[in-house]
Amino acid sequence: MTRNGDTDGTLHATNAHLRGRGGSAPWIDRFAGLSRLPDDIKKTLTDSSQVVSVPAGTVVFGPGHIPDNLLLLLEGSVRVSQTSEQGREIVLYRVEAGQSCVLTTACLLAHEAYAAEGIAETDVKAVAIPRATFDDLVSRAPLFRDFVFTAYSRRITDLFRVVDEVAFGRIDMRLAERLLTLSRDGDEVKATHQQLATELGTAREVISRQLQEFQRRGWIEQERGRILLHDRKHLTALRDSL
Amino acid sequence: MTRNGDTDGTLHATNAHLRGRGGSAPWIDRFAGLSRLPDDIKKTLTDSSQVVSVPAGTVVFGPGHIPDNLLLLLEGSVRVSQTSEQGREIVLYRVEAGQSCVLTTACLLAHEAYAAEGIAETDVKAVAIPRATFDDLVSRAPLFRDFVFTAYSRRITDLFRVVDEVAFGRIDMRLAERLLTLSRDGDEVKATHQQLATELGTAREVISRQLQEFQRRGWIEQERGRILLHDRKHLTALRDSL
DNA sequence: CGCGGGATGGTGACAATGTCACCGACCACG
DNA sequence: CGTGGTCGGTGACATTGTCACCATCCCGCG
Repeated sequence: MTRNGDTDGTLHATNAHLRGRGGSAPWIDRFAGLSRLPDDIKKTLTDSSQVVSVPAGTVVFGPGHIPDNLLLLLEGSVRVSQTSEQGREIVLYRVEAGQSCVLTTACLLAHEAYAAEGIAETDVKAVAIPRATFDDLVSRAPLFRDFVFTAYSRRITDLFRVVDEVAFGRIDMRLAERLLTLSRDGDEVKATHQQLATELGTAREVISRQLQEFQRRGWIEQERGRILLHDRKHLTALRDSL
Repeated sequence: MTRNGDTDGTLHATNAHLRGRGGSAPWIDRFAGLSRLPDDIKKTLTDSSQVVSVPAGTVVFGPGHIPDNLLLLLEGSVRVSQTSEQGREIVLYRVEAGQSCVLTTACLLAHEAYAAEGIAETDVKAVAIPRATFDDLVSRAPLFRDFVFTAYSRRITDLFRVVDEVAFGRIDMRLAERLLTLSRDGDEVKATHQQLATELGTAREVISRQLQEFQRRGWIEQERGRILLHDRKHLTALRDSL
């Protein structure tokens, strides 16, 4: 189940170089919903939050690991996935730079055990807002409130999409979609068949067969732990086919 | 796709008999998270909300039908489901009496088109809180805020469960579970095979075969549009089997 | 260097579920 | 009574998931 070498999950505070550079913190402007906050709110936000660095592989939140901060991602991405009782896993969504990890909030506020866990996929730099500050800001700043609710809304929309795809989607279309998404940079996807299976909540064998079919058609080329996309056009067409 | 006779979805205000009965409205105490609100907050809540009645079949929210109230259900239930592009449908969860329909809030605040829609399954009586009041209360009352976030959290948990079941669950276990849930009162489930298929996001034929198997084992008895549970013990055992 | 041992991927047989086409029984309504 | 629409049953087939097993590759270690 490819659980890569976890650190202990501790957040390392490295706020020194990004805080108190005169005026409001520069990171605020990286969040669309926050840049128009009134200055005093920005100050509260800046003063009582910390910029933290999290190494790749860290469990940001999960069963038995309840965080006490709201995280706003500055760099990197957090993969949120769920593991069934039988040990099978599916990726629900990713939190990217510029987004907030509101599920930690829900976790926080609901005192409920979530089945989902969030893992830093890359080294992550994020702003950590303590619960008290979060509460204060939600109360005082309507714009901050909007920011939070919008973030929630986005996640719920994501979950709707996942339900729809898992319940009604065809595996070849879903795989094509995921390959295209994961190869954002070049035409390369660095992932094992097992990892792709986890992305889609299916079995490795299914992925292997689909990839072979794609290769047979000349759309991709496979290496160990690596896939090269040779024909994004056809993959895109498949993804978008009814 | 069994869309039963919709009214036009208008909310009929029938607040007269449940409002202003001296002191705070009696309905507040039906909501665990609200009963301990300070009196002035309760007053705001009571004064600026309406008790509405919604006939069964009404589309409470959905694509192209964005509500401007947060609904707190007093009686009845709202079924929230999603329809795929190809017209297949799956039930995501239900909002029951004593719960709030927070998705309308997300809808409200996110200005985003949700794929999901909520339909009154029975005649529904609910408290409608206008957006402005909602905003005001979230800002002023920490307990109200908790109430809202807890409600969100519950829905997200529900969605996690749905994803898990759809992705990894076996259809016979899911069907047994649903039959037991839907027969809360007696040992009867009033539903067609098609409706049960929609509950689980699968095809009617699959349900028909499973029900036949259940019947063959003597666990249930079938009539047109109606299923009698004769052996809850075995159904429960199946539901809970690994 | 050679030798495990784990990770990765390939394969065939089979099971479970979904899709399609079609049919007959039932029911509401004129 | 008809008759049209809903409901449920059925067989053939496609897709996806499960299981068992194997070959190859990679990497660390004696």
